[in-house]
Amino acid sequence: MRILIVEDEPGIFNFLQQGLEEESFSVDIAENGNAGLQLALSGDYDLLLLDWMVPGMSGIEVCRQFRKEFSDTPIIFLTAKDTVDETIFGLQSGANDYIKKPFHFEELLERIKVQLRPKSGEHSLFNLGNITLNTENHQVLKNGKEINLTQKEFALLEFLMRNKGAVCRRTRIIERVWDIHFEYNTGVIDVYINALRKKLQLKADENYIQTIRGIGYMAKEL
Amino acid sequence: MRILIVEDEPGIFNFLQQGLEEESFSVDIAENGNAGLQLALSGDYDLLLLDWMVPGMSGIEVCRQFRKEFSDTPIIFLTAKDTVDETIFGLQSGANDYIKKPFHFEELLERIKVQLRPKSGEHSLFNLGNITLNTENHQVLKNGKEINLTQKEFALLEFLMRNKGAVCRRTRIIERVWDIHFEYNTGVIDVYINALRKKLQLKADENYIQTIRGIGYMAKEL
DNA sequence: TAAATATTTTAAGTAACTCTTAAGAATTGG
DNA sequence: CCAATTCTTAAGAGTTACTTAAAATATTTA
Repeated sequence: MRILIVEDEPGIFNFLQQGLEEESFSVDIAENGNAGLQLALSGDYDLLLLDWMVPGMSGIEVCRQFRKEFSDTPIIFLTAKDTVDETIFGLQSGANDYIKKPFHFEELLERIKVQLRPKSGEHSLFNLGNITLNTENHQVLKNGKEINLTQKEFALLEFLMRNKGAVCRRTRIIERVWDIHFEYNTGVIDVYINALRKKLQLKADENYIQTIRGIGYMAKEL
Repeated sequence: MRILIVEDEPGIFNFLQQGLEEESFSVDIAENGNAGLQLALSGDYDLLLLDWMVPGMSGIEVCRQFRKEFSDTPIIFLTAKDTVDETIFGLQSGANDYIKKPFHFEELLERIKVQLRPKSGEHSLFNLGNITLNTENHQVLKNGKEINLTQKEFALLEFLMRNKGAVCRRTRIIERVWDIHFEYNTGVIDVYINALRKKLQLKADENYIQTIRGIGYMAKEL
């Protein structure tokens, strides 16, 4: 994955370059707006990190021009400005996200991953003990034998397996799997967890879907 | 971290409360502006979530009044209104950020963390001797082996470890972990300290949780 | 289109676990 | 040694999750 950083402060872009390269991204730097746009228009990049204020053409202008040619490449603004109208202005000019300076690198990384996720296809195969989940063809196997899951069951299992080893909080599950953003007072999750465990025939010694009482659930290798 | 939500729709505040509590925030609700302001002025909160439109005093008014007394506590508006001038109006009345309804819980969470970050240092990993506590996925390890704690046990250990090396007074513990703000006269803390020591299998030479007689407890490296 | 089938959600009883209380035992400090 | 404090245990209350069945939706088939 290739990332273009348009930023004039060496302190910042060196820091970013090093960090992103350690995450095995390929990083290029442009130190002013014009150079940035030119590089960006080469179409070689999967994501743009634009500083709001760079010498020459401003980050916003780079964003606008670039969007005329490439409508899909995600753009994230780095900005010291934090008033809402400027942010909205930025997003209206075609950015996908913005992050205020000073920021934590971890957060930036997270946002970059969010932007790249849909395009990169990611992995389509996930494993959990003797269970395999294939998002490509929507198949779940246990010990090589196909398990027939409904859509919601599959979506829930996929979410858990994508986050293997991490606690999946109920709120997050209801948002990501059910797309419900308010009004959560239902036991659907419990019912579906139950269905999954049953269909996967998890025995006492195959506790791959653990309950974290009061919090949520976790897919975990044993 | 304590958060006050001023919001009148149960669907929304229940959802928020649950989600934030899963993220180990301590949450209080006020269902109208006046009650909200009164609670807010107690100074017990680290962050305010204000609905733009609530019965009684409006969110904006709450914000204004509150700012007179507390200039540092971050305020985030929840609002259905999305026109820029109204937003600016909100920010001028002293808010730090705003988020449009309907929003994704994770975005709100992210914004809350951004606001709290400068103050909270924002660590999710804590160490104490051979014990590691991870607030992110609610896990405690001792020598790499998972220790299964209940919510309260976890909350207590987290509080002690966040304050490693400092004496935690019983009254403070009962306030922060149990959320009891009036006179306490109970032995819960003792019971839970006992449970922790037992579950963590602290041996004679692993006195990581020390008793400060007459005062409280202290997590301490040896 | 209607009937049949499958999926999703709700609801309610039950089971399992967590929290709190209380009381006696043990320990500490004066 | 005595009084105060803390430790330990166990039991009842309270909460959360599990399970099942039935109702509501959606999808497929005739």
